[in-house]
Order: sequence, then C-alpha cells, then structure tokens
Amino acid sequence: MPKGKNTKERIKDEALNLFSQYGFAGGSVRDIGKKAGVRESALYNYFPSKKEILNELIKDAKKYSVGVELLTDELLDRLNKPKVFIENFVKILLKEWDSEKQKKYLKLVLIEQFRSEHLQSEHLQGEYLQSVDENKISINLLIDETIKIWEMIFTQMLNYRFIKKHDPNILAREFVYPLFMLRLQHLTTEKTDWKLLNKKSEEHINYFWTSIKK
Amino acid sequence: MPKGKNTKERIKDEALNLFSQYGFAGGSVRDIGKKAGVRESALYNYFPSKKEILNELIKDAKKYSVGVELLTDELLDRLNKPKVFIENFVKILLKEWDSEKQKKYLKLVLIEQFRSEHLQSEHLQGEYLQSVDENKISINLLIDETIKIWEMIFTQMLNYRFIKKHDPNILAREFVYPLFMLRLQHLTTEKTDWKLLNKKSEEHINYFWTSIKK
DNA sequence: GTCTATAAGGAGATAGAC
DNA sequence: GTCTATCTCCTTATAGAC
Repeated sequence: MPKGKNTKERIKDEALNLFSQYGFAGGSVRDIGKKAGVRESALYNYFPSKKEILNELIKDAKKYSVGVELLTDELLDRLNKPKVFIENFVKILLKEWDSEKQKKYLKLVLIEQFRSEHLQSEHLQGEYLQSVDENKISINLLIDETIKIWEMIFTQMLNYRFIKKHDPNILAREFVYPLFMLRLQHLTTEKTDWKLLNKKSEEHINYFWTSIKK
Repeated sequence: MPKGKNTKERIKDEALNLFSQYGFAGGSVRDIGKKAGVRESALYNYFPSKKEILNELIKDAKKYSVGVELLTDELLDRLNKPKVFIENFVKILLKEWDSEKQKKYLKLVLIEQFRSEHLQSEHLQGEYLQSVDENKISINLLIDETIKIWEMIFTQMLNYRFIKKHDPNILAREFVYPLFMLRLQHLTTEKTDWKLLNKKSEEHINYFWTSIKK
C-alpha cells in the first residue's frame, strides 16, 4: 500500500477496487480492511457503515465526472479550426477516461445504478427518500454532462458559421454517443488497446466531420 | 407466480429479477426460492449451485441477444427504400429491446461483466479456465452482434448503390452506437418514455440519413 | 487509532423424512 | 419434488483493552 496516503483514502481506494469488480454486495468489509492494511474494526473509525463507504465513492464519482475543467482557454483558442479542435479535445477526453480511477468509477456506476433500495428495506423509506438524490448516480448523468459540454462547443462553432446548420443538441448527441460507446467497450478489456482506440476514434471524427463541414 | 410455468423456469425468472437489480452477490438463494414459491432446499433439485443459476441465465442472455431473426424476408423486400427500411427495422429493434426480459438480461450483463472470478477463488483456477468462455459475457458481445447485422444491411445497400460510398463497418458503428446509447439510457428509467425515445431515434435516423443519402 | 474478541444474523449447501 | 432441520462459514457491526 502507498505510504503517503492516510488510512481513510486507502480504505476508499480498496473499496472502489472491490465494489467496481464485484459490486457493493460482493465486496466485504473484511476484504477491504485486509487490502487496506487495517482490521475491519479499525475501519469503523473512518466510516459508520459499509453503506457510507459506497455513498462517499458515489459522491466522488460525480465530482470527478464533469470534465468542463478540461476545456482550457488554450484549447478554446483553436475553435476557429474546428476539426483540429475536435481532434485535440477528444484526445484529452480519451486520456482522462483511460485513467484507472475513472475506469473504476464508471464500472461502479454501471454496476450500482440499478439498485433501488427502498424495495429492500421498506422500514427505512423515510430516510431513503431524504438521501436518494445525493447518493444516486446513473450512466445518464455522466453522459448528459459530456453532451452539455459538446453542445456548448457546437453552439460556438455554429455562431461563428464554422459548420453546417444543425441543432447543436443533436450534433452533440451524434458526436458523443459513439465516443461514449468506445469508452464502454474499452472498459471490459484489461489494458486499453490505444492503437485500436485511436483508430476507431479517428474514424468516428472523420465520419462526423464530413457530415458537418461546410 | 404464473401457473403455467414449471418450477425451474420460475426459479430462473426470480433469479434474473434479483441478480439484475442487486447483482449475483446481492441476490440470495433464500430470496429466489421465496419469490419462486419453493424452499431453498427444493431449489437445489433444479440447480447444483447458485453459480449454476447465473451460468444458465448468461447462456440465455446470449441466446436471446442475436436479433438476426428479426430480419424477416418481408422486411428485406423493402431494402430498395433505404430510409423506410431503416425506420422499420429500428422500430422493431426498439420494441424488442423494450421487453422486460431483454431489459433484465442487459442489466445482468452490465452488472456481471466485470467480475473476474479466478482472482476470488484461486484454488478453482483449473475449473474456471475450462468454463470461462461459455459463462462469460460482456456488453461488447451484444453490440458486436447488432453491428454485424447492420453491416450486412449497409453492404447490401452499397451493392445496390442506394447510398453514398462508405466503409460499411464504419457506417454500422456510426448508426448502431447512438441507438445502443438510447437503449442504455432508457434502462435506468422505470417505465420507457416512448414519446421521448421515438423522438430521439427519429432525430438520429434523420441525421444519419442525410449523411449517407445520395 | 488500532487491536482482540465476540455478538447476531445471513449466506450457501446438505441430510433425511414424507 | 418438496419439506423441516441443521451444518458451517462468512457477513456487518460493536465492546473494550492498549
């Protein structure tokens, strides 16, 4: 285990490892503790319950999913060369999505998004309804964030008349959906095949570009 | 519980319900039995282990995922009107994907595809390696099946010069990926919003069609 | 803040009667 | 083919010493 990290971070890391592979129910507090180098009893000094570990991970997954911060001014300066801009930003996105942490967060979301808890413990419905929003996440949420960003980008390109006239929201979806599918498809492979991924993303960009260029 | 079904089918149905919501680890044999109307001990007359229930469900998920059988001769006769053909076949696909069973199978696949079992029980590695292929499934598998079908379709359309020249595989991916994303996005909603889904699929078809029509 | 010890219950699976 | 009863192990969580 890494030295510099404090115990709480180590626990969260190992919980993320296990939950993103076996699901919340499939990863035990015992195993999390063992891999983090503490007894399960010590773990309860940091989290009041197993469930609360998951809640924090979900909050983190939301926090690190946005991606607007990747749109730097330096990048936006190239907006007048639309295809170059698209290529550059896609490269940045793919690299970000390829990080181990992002992959694990996405797996966690895919695995946990279908659980509807009030069915399991009916007596907690009151509490459940209070906390449902902040502890829930779905793949829709992640995609919508990405679509919003690209809708902004295409709106700008349209304003400057750099591309053919289209509904920017449709453009964003048509562009992001195939990109997101590439992201999903490369989740199940152990190690990202960058050569293949780059080829496919280039093919997508080229196809998309010919359909929007003036 | 439905009368006409035999016990084994009832068990599989309830296991699919639970596994697709809470994952394999999250659904207990006890609960499956309770919902299917049998004691857990009776359940073991039909399946040697909990794991074997999952294996059968995964096999079923594969079996019912193909979709080539939806390509009827009647449909293929309309190939000379490419846009009409596309619209009709998409309607059929969306309807198929909207069935409760298909939704549950897809959820199961999304939830269970990341589990790599030999890490969890090292002493079973021999057995594991034997059965790894037939008991494994991933979202990639499902998508590839759908892409293959559309690649066939676009190849035909290209042969007949009905559409602009393109790599049929790229065409298939560009067409199927957004469609598949719609499928994914409507998995997390309790009840399919058909009005919204139809609108979005029409927008996709229209956008795609303008980019391939001659 | 981490440990040992242990509680209390749920899990998968089996034995044997009917 | 289904049941009751039970085994054994693993689970989350807590108490209290250091």
